Formats: sequence, C-alpha cells, structure tokens
Amino acid sequence: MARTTGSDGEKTEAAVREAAVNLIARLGYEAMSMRQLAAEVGVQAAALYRYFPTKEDLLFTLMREHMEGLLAAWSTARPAAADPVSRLAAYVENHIAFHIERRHATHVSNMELRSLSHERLTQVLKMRTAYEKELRTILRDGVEAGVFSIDDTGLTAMALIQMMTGVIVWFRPGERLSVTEVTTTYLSMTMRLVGAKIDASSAARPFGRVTDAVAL
Amino acid sequence: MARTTGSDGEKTEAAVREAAVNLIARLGYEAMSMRQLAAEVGVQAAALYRYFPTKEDLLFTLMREHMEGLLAAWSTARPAAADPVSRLAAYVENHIAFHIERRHATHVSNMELRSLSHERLTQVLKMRTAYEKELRTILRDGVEAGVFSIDDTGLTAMALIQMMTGVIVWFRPGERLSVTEVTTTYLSMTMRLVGAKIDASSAARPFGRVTDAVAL
DNA sequence: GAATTAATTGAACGTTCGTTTTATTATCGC
DNA sequence: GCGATAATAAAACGAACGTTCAATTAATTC
Repeated sequence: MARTTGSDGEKTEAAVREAAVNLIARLGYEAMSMRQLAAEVGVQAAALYRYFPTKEDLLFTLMREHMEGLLAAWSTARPAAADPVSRLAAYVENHIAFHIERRHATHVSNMELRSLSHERLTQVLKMRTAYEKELRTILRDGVEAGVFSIDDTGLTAMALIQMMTGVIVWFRPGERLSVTEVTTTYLSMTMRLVGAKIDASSAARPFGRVTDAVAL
Repeated sequence: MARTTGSDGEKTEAAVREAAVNLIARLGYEAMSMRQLAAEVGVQAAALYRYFPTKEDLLFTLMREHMEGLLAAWSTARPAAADPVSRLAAYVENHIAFHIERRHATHVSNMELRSLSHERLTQVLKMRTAYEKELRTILRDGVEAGVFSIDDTGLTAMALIQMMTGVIVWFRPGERLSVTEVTTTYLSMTMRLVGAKIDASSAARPFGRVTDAVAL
C-alpha cells in the first residue's frame, strides 16, 4: 500500500503533534518510540519523517511552540500600565490558566530539556528566562513602590514560578477544585508571600484572605 | 581476565549507586545505558548484575532509600510537642537542607517515577504521601490554633512543597547564596504564605521579614 | 597449599531503536 | 483524463539496548 484515501498532510501533522505531546508526557521522550507514536496516529513510522526530520526536531518543535505560546499569552494578558499589584495578579492568573490548560505540553517542556542539543536548549532557555524576567520586573517595581516587601526578588520569582507551575503535578480537571478556585487560592497565597499591601485603588478587587494577613 | 586485584563487592556496589544517581540525574533513566554506567564505575556491564538484578531494580533501590532517608531525617528533626509555628519552621528547614544536600537523588526520585512498575510506584508514592501528610497536619493544627490563616490546607501543603523542592532546580552550591540564606528566605516566605501570627513565645525567633507582613 | 567462594571479564543473545530507501497510490492542476 | 506531486506503506539498515552465560582469576577458609 501507499497513499491512503483521505490522507491529508496538515491533518496528519496536527495529529502527530498532539499524539506526541500526550505520549511524551506519559512515557517520557526517550521511552516513546517513533513506532509507538506512529501507531497512535495510525500511520507507519516512516510517514512521521515527512513532517519532522528527526525525533529531536519533533521534541524541539513542541517545546519552542509551547514557550512561544506562553510568551504570546502573557503579551496579550499583560496590563498596559498598571500598579504592581494588578500586574502581579495578571501574571499569576495568566500563568495558572495557561499551564492548567496545557498540562501535558508543560510537562514535556519542563522535563525533557536534557534531550535537546546544546544550541536548542539555549534557545528554549532564552525564552524561559525572558518570561521569568517579566515577573522579576513586577516584583522589583512593587518593592520600589513600597507595595511589596521582599527579601530577594530573584529568589522570590523562582519560588513563585515553581509554586505556580507545580499545579500541573496534582491538578486534575473535574476533580475537587475548579480552575477558578485554584487560581483564587494561588492569587491569595502569592499576594501574602510578597507581602502585598492593599491600597484604596486595588482594595476594590480583594485577593481571597489576603486582607486577613496584612495590617490594615 | 576475570576478578581484578583489590576488587571488593561493597565498594563496587557503593560506586554503582553513586554513579547511577549522578548519571540518571544528568541523562535521565531511559537515556542512561548499563554500559555507560559500568564505564563510569570502571567495570564491565555484566558486573552490575551481581548487585542489581535489573536496571529497574537499581532505580527502585535508589528511590526507596531516598524516600526512607527523607522520612528518617524528618523523624529526627521533628520537634516533640511544639507549637505549629515552630513545627512548620522545623519542617521547612529540614526539607530545604535535605533536598539541597541530595539534589541529584531528589531529581531522580521526582522525575523518574514513570519508569517504575505499578507496584513499586505505589510503594514510593505511599512514602511520599506519608511525608506530605506531616505538613498537612501541621497546617491544620495551626489553623485550629488560630495561628495560621489558610484557605485550603491540602492545596497549600502542595504549593509549599513544590515551592521548597523547586530549590534544587536553580540552587548551585557556592554561588550567590549560601544554604543558610536560602533557608532563611524560604522560611520567611513560608510564614507569610500561611499568614503566621507571631506570638510572644515564638517572637524570640523571628523569620526574616515576616513581622513586616503580619499585623502586630 | 588445596578447596571454596567472591568478583569480574568477554562474548554473545534476541530485541528494539531511529532512520533511510524504494515503490505505490491518492489527489490536484490543467 | 493525464501528468505532476503529495502522502504513505513496506522492508531493510546498522547500531545500541538490557541481559545471560561460561570462563577465569583474586581472595578467603581450613
């Protein structure tokens, strides 16, 4: 046999991407074989090489587009010129929503970095650093404005990102908590962690029990 | 050739464990070959099978002993009958110290769970759950005693553990921050996150800037 | 110092891996 | 409807994988 009836390159490529994300998230990049992936898609292994020259190219494509998606999402969600508290809230909300929605892709992007070549690893890490820098800037602005009290902005940014991204480890859609509830609680924890002081303007939009922990 | 002069089973087994932790942490379990591991130790691949019947047995041994070590460390560090704030402080200090000291083993235990058989995965997760339950108990006791203000103790416990364990991702010994500085900052962040109220007894031992964030 | 046990080597086994090549069929532009 | 091209199948490649086995030598026991 050869070309099958109804076969379509675009559809096949999309199916390969989706199956690859799920399989790599479940089994790991090294443990997933190209034959396994092909079987999941419903084609022969050789067909995969029409879309991705090597297995590593496939992995890199998934990671790069995941990071680009994250940066694009933040670029859309970021408030134009707001106070640090609102900006931090937007960052947390965007981060949690994005990562819950793309649990598997996040797993792949976080766990399989070591399978990339040096050059490609650098590329992905550059995007990641750019994203993290956004948070550090918000924290630093907040400290300078006197609305956050933070020991070490770099360390705090890392701790916050680890905490928020960790949501994908235990969160399962449709279980005890909804995405909204989770986001609200993480917002509350974040604001307390950075010692956010609620002023008159942002007090109109409370963050869970933040008010309980802050001197009023 | 056969048995080499000066060869010693105990020493070889210890060398295998250490090399395996480092190699798996760097390359991943699937990507590390038994030949590679043997070369690192300085023996032939076949010699490994004198100590570990299969590759998975080796992985499981490393993970089980890591978790047992963590539980043992907490068992030693845990205060007998103290207030929730002190107990939480002890938990954080022990967690950070243990994980920084065993960065590679932690990496292995967290990243390679999917390579275990179902039965062994259950065993490891049981130990992990027991460890996490200790933190949840502290948080619940603190809420009941009125010294913590927390929305959801289960979610908060997971967030704290993710945040603390995340230290191994970016921390490198001998760089900008010392272990003591990192621990102090994490303690401070933790106490603020749980809305810890400092009373007279524990005020003698301040947690960084915690006092700035709490109404006094 | 002979017998026994512990530790390791070197070669080999069958399997699976990522990838390439060649052939074949479906679809599309004209 | 015919040529060009896109999409796939089928088979094969060499390399590497985890693991086993028989042979061999060092250390220990008596």
